[in-house]
Amino acid sequence: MGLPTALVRTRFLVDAAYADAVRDYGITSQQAQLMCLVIAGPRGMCDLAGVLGLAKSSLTGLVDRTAKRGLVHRVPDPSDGRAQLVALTEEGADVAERMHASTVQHVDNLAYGLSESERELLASLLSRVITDNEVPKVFGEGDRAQASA
Amino acid sequence: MGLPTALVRTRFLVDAAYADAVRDYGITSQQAQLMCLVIAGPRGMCDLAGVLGLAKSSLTGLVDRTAKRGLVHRVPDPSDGRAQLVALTEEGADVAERMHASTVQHVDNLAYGLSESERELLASLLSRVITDNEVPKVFGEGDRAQASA
DNA sequence: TATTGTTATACTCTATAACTATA
DNA sequence: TATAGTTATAGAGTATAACAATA
Repeated sequence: MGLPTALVRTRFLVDAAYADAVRDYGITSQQAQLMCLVIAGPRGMCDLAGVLGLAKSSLTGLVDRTAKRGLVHRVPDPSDGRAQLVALTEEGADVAERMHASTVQHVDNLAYGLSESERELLASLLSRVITDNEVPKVFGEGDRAQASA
Repeated sequence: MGLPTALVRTRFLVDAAYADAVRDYGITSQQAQLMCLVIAGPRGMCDLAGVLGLAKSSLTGLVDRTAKRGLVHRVPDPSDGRAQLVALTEEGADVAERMHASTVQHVDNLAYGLSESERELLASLLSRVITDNEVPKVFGEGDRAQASA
């Protein structure tokens, strides 16, 4: 199987595992992705729209729906009167933590057939591709921040 | 970077490249995926819904919209009076062919930083994961069929 | 009775255009 | 004037429930 085919099928596989993992928490993939982006701290709407590749108004709606579930909220940006920052609520921080761990578990299981050294090799090759393409930290490690609820 | 994080970020990267590639043809990722699944020949609605992990009615809508664009059409299943098969139209087969090639190109470019042997290694490791998890052929190589238009 | 598919309805996701408010 | 964000509107994607037709 060629590399492009392998990458596209991997996308399909990981996508399903991701959606499965977060569905247990009653949220959609998009809402989960939004939450992952603000785990490390509040971020502005424009910033988030840029990272997610969404129109501003699309993000407004996504934040609205996620806020309605009590997982995020808007806080005014002290350095810019026009801007709003999106932050996790206390409940959101808790859900994000558990959802992240569950997703790691689900996705990790996909590689059950690989040996430890093969997993490391795969991770390092993918890391190269990710770094080369400057993929934003849409799913991260460490860097939790306090909820500003 | 751990393997789960690398896989989730890869999903994000490939997803964007895939959407980019097919947008040039005026279709959505979902419609492109549907078309890829019937490149090798007509398939039934239930079959497709199962592979895509969609509710039956969701697929009805997806097929409706793709058919409205003239890319697929329904043909009765000769072996089951209840069933409909989804097939590419002539235009759909043409679009699918070009869109597939373009997607391969886009996705292949993501690995520009890897040497030829690294690409082969990455492809083989991902192939193992794909095979282990019995990922359906949502994006394939070879196996073109004639359009039944 | 079970299966295939559609329809009705509702919600989520997304984009474009027009708008408000602040820089 | 440019930027941050929202609102209005429309279309695409998805699910559940009820239904029709065939197996």
